[in-house]
Amino acid sequence: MKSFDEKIKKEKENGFASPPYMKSEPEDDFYHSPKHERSLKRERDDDDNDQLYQSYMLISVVTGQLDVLLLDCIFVIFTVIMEMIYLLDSRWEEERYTDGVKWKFLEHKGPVFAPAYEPIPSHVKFYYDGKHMKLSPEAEEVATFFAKMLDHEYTTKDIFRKNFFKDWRKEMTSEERAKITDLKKCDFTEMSEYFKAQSEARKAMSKEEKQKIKEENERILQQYGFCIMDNHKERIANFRIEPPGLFRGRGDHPKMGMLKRRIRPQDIIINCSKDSKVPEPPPGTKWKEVRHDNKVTWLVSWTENIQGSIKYIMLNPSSRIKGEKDWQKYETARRLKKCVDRIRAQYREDWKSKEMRIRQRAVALYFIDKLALRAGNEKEEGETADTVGCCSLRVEHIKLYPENEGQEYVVEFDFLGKDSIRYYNRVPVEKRVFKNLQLFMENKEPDDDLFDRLNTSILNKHLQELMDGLTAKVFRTYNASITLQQQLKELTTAEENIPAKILSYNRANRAVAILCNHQRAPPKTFEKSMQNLQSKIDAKRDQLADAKRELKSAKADAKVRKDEKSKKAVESKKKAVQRIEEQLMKLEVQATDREENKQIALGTSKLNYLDPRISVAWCKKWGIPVEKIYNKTQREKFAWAIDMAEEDYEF
DNA sequence: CACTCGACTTGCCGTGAACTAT
DNA sequence: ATAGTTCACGGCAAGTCGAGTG
Repeated sequence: MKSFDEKIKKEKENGFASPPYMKSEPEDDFYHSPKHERSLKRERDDDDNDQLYQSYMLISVVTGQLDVLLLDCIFVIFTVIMEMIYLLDSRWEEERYTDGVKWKFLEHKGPVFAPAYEPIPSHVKFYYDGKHMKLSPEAEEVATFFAKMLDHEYTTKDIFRKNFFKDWRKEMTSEERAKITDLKKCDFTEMSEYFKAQSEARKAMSKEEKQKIKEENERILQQYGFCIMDNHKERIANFRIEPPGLFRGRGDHPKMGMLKRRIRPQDIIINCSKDSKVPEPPPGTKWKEVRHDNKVTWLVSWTENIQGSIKYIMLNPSSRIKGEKDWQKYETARRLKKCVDRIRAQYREDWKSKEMRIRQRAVALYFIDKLALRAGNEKEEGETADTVGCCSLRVEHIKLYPENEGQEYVVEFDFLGKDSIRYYNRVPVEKRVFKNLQLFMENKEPDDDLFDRLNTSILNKHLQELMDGLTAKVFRTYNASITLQQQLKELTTAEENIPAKILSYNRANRAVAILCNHQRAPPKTFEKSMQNLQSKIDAKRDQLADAKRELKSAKADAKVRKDEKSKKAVESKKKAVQRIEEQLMKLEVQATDREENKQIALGTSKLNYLDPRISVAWCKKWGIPVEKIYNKTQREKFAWAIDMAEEDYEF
């Protein structure tokens, strides 16, 4: 008899047992469409069957010697009973999709903890003020965190050093604390060298050793990397607890260098269902708490000590629960598409309002819509880097030019956004917007809020009234997806070959990334790899010239000789030229693509903003294999879309 | 309302595995 | 087979947004 695990494995191979989001047709409201009801019913049946299957297995264990025919009879009777129970239990579906219930059954093995600290060998010494000093294990561990970062520029920054030293001293014994009073007198170089040597050694490991580590990782993955949620075996995203270390934050972070504490079992909250096998804490330890909250999706949580925020272990994007949410996000954006004209007309009207708060709201919304700015929640000063979004823009972040380079009413934006990425843009705006901005800035200091009568909560409440489920970030999703669709339409030409079409796709993707300001640091090896590519192109050009010469002489030869053999030679030379031309074009396309991509990150928009059905439909329409657009993980994440979208899908 | 907290999405980057050229 | 290069993947910080509280 098949085990439950085997059944799950098979199910994974065959894809999901018809989750509700599979196989849609473009209906306005798929959630409540008859088709959806049908697929829900289908899934319900599958679930019930799974439950039946487990009961069936149980019985078969108890009555192992009974013959199969009898068991089949029991199975049939069970099916009938379950069907009746299902008919009576009309709340089943409601509970799953409303009231915030996220699952009915959840079982997992808990987190994998960071490996314990391994003291460094005694010959690796730490010096204070030139003298060797043996540190206590606690102080030593924190010292190694610093030693490992010695090559980074930020260990020279005052804030980093100050924060680190303060937290380090907390870990010291009182004797150490009395002695070590100045970070400048600390010499970590031997430690640093030791870790460099260690990482070299790791690289130089033999194949067998590497293989062994790989197998061990795979074993841990198999044991801890999956959970069972409502009869589906699902991949967990981050089942490993973050190891201790020094916090580095992004940009100019006031907390950089602080010690990120080691997480212990007594810090961990486990979430699972009551009827599941509760994960065991490591021997001799206890969990902080075990709870059974099916209104949330996380399996494990703990409080992190830098910001005091909660961290979670959740499921992989390929899971039902994430996929469904993702799909829902794009459906909301599609609903916005239907009423965006009305909303735009509305905010343009609101620019004229006599109420300041309404005009501010309308101008902010215009920026969010036109420039794809983020909402911009207020942040606690001194707790994080100073970054802003739309609602938290300050006067110092924009400049107004009544005229600039031949354009009227130009606004210049210059601020640090999420992750301290700079947003710089000059845009001409409507005269009314411009006049309003002038008013908003009147009698204000540079560090005053531009929209002093507005915050994200007010804005989102307003948006909620305009459309159910509408928030500021829906505009980003909507504008990103609609831009991709429109760009794909514009850039793709039927005659092009596949590499050229993919270049078009990347260009459309790039337009979105630029809109959303998704930047990246140019890769460290960019210049070199560009040169390499260029020399390949040059070599290919030479090769082409040679091939053409050969073709020419072959033709001349054929003219003189007029025999079969020389004709054939001409043909084969022609083919060679063609092949080389194609290769050359492919390389050139690659070079263009890479150059244009130097400072732009495509990944974020692809993963978070572009309705995958647009891409899938485009692939189907032009006969491009989806693998050219989405890699394996991406295909897993977007399984729902790949299954759903036909070539005529419209966002 | 303002403020905080909790849950969840979004975002950039470094590492190491996989691939390619030599 | 090895070295160099590319790319996928995971890590984890930093956002968004809604709910609860006083």
